[in-house]
Amino acid sequence: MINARQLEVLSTVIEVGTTARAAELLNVSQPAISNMLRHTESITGLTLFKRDRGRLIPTPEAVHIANEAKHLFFQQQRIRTIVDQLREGSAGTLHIAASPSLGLGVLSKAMASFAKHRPGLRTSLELGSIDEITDLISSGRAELGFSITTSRHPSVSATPIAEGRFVCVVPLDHPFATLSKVRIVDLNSVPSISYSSMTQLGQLIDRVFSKEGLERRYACEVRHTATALEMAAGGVGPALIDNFAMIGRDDTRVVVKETEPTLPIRISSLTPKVFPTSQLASTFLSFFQSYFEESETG
Amino acid sequence: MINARQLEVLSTVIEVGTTARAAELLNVSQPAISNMLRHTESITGLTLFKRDRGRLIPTPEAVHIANEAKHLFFQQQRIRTIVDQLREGSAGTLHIAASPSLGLGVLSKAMASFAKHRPGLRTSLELGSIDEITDLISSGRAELGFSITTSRHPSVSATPIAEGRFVCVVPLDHPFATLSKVRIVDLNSVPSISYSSMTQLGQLIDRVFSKEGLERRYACEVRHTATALEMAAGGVGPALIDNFAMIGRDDTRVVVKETEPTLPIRISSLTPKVFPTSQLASTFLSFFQSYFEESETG
DNA sequence: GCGCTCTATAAGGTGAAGTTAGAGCGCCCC
DNA sequence: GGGGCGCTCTAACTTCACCTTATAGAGCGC
Repeated sequence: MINARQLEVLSTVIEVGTTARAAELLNVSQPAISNMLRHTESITGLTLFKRDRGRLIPTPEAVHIANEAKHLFFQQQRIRTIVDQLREGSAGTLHIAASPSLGLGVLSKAMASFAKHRPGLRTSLELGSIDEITDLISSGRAELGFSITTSRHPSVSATPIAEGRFVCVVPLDHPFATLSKVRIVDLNSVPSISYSSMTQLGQLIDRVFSKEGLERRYACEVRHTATALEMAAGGVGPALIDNFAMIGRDDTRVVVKETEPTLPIRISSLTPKVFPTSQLASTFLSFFQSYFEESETG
Repeated sequence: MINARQLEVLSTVIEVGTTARAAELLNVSQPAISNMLRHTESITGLTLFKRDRGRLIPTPEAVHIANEAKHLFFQQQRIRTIVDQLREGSAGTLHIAASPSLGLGVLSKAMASFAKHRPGLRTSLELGSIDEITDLISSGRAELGFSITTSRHPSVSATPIAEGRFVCVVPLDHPFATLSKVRIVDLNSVPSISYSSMTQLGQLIDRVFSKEGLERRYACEVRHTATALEMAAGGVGPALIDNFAMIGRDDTRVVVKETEPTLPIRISSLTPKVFPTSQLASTFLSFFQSYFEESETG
């Protein structure tokens, strides 16, 4: 069973012609080369060199083997560069799942920026509801998730990475467009866009209304804040969306208003409990956090 | 610098799930696997496994590396089969040069028979004059030559491998066809096919004539005995050719007569002095010799 | 709590691969 | 023809990657 080192020595000797020069190239002593060649001949059962007046002349067999060995060396080199790239995060595939409001805005920008300095890195971004995200992560199809709502799935762990708040987006020609702040309960007085009380976002807003003894009303029900933004931009009416949805997008079709009261929301990262997270994912997570902070302040 | 053994252990553990089963498969002890994994992690600088409640769960990086390693294993296996094939002569390329009389008959048959049991073996047969054969061998383009004349080139060594003789081939309707033997000097009395006095064959025949004080005459001059046979078969006249040219061919267009006197010729193998001959060539050489003997007797 | 399965650690053995030192051979050149 | 040069080979010793056995300890099912 010939091994890689033996092939390396064999090829080098054939290439440079003498054991002495091969030894120099491989940074070992000349006898090391000489012994290795003899040993290789004995285990392969082949005559690899003809000893002619103190010189080594490779046989056709040796040349043939050395030629074939090139493919092996290529694969060896390939593995090494892959290991190096994996260490510095410029190889591998980063599977991320996120809610549309993040994925369409700041997250996709962050991913693009992250990938820019990492040639060879493959990324995948799947958008979906919190249930879909949870499913992707718990099954191992995504290794990192981001959402403004959290999951209670036993094999997914969620950790808050940033604080945000609801903002109200208002079509340009809407009466609310001149207000400095929008009172949340006032949304009942105009046709607005909102979320089902079955969703976490809906429940969050519900609480403001119920505190005032009111019941929330809305003209248009959507599932994601990203959709809400689109509807608002289309002129349907005002909508409450997470401020993350606006980061990295300068949407001139709507005006953004702070709300009264302020409704804080949390962006969480989601990771699988059973599957280990890759170095790459961990690196991206911290990259995203600082990217996020910069985006907010800037 | 990760090595092949480390990749083998890594891949096996990922494949079978536990160090214990991997150890069993690789025929080593369990701690050997455990230590190897740790060592691999330390030299690559990557976390390859998540230790979770006493179990090992591979990270995406580890899986990625293991996948890439498959290509390396494939090349490794390839080299090993090539070495095995080279040892038993069923790989490599056998470059042979020969004179046409041998190459068109017994040699090509021998080569076919030799290659039959050696899948993967490539052969090449170049026909030419002794000068062309010599050139091919001394330059390394052929590693084995066969000829009925010998070369004096300093970097080509010739060793006789078989004895033969001239025979006279006669067209079926020729007057000589009824003789039991053909006297060589009688060839002067009919239009015959022969070789230039510049060639070794021509000089060999010349000697018979000059011993009788005669000068050889012929109607048709050819270079190779194979050509002479074709001309004779075409009805031009009788020709002296080496008996090797007839081995393995049952030519019904001519009759073969022994000559008076008998003119022995030698078939020699030619090998390069500077380039080593491959095991393959040596194997073929002895194969050819026994094949040859069998052909002669049979 | 017991037995089973798994991983990790400790301490020691072995052989492949490397070292230095030196001999021997062929070639070239004065 | 003798000395320098470049090459290969042998011998004896060192080193370390990889292996061993023995053992500990954690998690899990009954």
